Amino acid sequence: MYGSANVSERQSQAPALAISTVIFALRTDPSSGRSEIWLPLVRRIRQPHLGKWALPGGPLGARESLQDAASRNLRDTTALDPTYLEQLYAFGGLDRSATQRLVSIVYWALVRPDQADLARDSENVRWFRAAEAVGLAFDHDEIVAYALERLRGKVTYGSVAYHFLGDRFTLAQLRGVYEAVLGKHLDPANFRRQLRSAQDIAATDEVLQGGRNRPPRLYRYTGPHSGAPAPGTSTSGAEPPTAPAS
Amino acid sequence: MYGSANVSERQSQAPALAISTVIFALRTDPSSGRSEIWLPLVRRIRQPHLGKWALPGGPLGARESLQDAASRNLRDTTALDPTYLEQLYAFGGLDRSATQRLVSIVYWALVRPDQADLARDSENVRWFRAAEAVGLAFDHDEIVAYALERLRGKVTYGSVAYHFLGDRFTLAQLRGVYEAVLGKHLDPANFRRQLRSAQDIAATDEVLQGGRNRPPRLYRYTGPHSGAPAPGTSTSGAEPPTAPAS
DNA sequence: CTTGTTAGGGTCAGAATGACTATAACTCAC
DNA sequence: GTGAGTTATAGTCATTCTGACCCTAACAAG
Repeated sequence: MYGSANVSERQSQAPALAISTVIFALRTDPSSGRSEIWLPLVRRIRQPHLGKWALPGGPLGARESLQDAASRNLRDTTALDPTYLEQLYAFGGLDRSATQRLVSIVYWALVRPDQADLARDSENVRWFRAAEAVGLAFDHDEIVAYALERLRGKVTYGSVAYHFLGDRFTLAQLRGVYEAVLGKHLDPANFRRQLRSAQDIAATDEVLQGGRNRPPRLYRYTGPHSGAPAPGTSTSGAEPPTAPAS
Repeated sequence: MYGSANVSERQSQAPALAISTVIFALRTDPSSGRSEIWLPLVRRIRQPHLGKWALPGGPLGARESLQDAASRNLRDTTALDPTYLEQLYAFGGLDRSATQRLVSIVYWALVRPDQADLARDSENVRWFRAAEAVGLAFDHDEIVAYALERLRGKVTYGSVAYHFLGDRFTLAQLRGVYEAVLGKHLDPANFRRQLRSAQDIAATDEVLQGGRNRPPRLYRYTGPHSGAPAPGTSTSGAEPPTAPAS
């Protein structure tokens, strides 16, 4: 039933199960002032792929849910709490690791820029521009590319962009997120019009002082905050995914 | 954090890994003529949940990819090949199974109605209306509900409905799929207009004879056929997911 | 007070959408 | 064979959404 393959060669043990996490944060380029997507990677300190950069991850603890394990990845590498955490995909190809059969359940997370600035680089943890994160260990190049694709999808459908920002933000900052994620320029006026009709965003009565131009109004996100779209199983907040697209 | 349960009893071994598959097929109600979504379930022949109905599934073979394992589930329970197969979600809650820690990577599949009619029920395999598939073993109720939600999402975004049908189909049949999945009536004229501007559907020069009304034209699906949106890893056809919304 | 720059309001044409009407082409009852 | 019933298919019309564009408001810097 398992085909003609000779099974005795490989370890016929159960495949190893690991949790990895793609952590996206926003950073502002000091020179251009544009927002960019960054992510932290950890250096491999053992074989295989020793010395290469890889997504933070590790085995699944016997007493933690998948999401808790991803959360722990996030804390361990960046000392941050996620503002957004969602399952990305389960990767289980036969040739992912040369040494053993490995199935990785990958999560992706968003953190706020103010938090990301706190998380300093260390010897074995470094932040990379998402576009420049290539040559990673295992199949992590593909995983990052897929996570970016999912991020673009979620942003265009319009639910997660807020989670990159603090609790008060200007529309220009929010537009910067969209432009960084989608990689294209957006018309400020049309962008404003669309977001005025959006559900989970509300204008405050404050403005941002201190800039050199007209002070922009500050807005607030009113939707589900640590939103993690996941079917019921998990112990933490279970909330049906806001479906359409994907 | 883990509640009042006595945890020391649990096996602290690595979690068991299983693959399950939600298989959707279309059936036409003989009386009303309307299309409905059905799925096959298998009866549990061992503890836990002995005697209850459950999603087809089983352990992951050491030498098969995740997708291959899901394909095998499909063949074993229905003797069918999938026209569409995609990963749904990885479920890993702590309390999914009373006897052991169990992580299930769930796939969902679409099969054609002509094929589904061939797959007869047996003692331990029975087809259920999707809406009536409740009271299942484990957390499979939630999994089915989530799969239906994903199905609705994919249909509205408009890529998978064809996979329910044969290689030639009328627009009325296709509309029946949409109506069965979305659970609402669609205007035939507007539906036609939208699909004429759709990419991967083309009119043939044939019409369907034998009905009692004006013979409808037959259409053909020209897009990616055994489409399985999955990031690069898998050994089989890797094709980027058509993003938005998932 | 002038200039440069961004915030924020508006207009206008084209595209997409939903509700609806009209005609075509077939079967069936009689 | 003729009319009734039913579905296929085309078209119309008002509303909404979208992208491109313009204009004024409000600030800082010189």
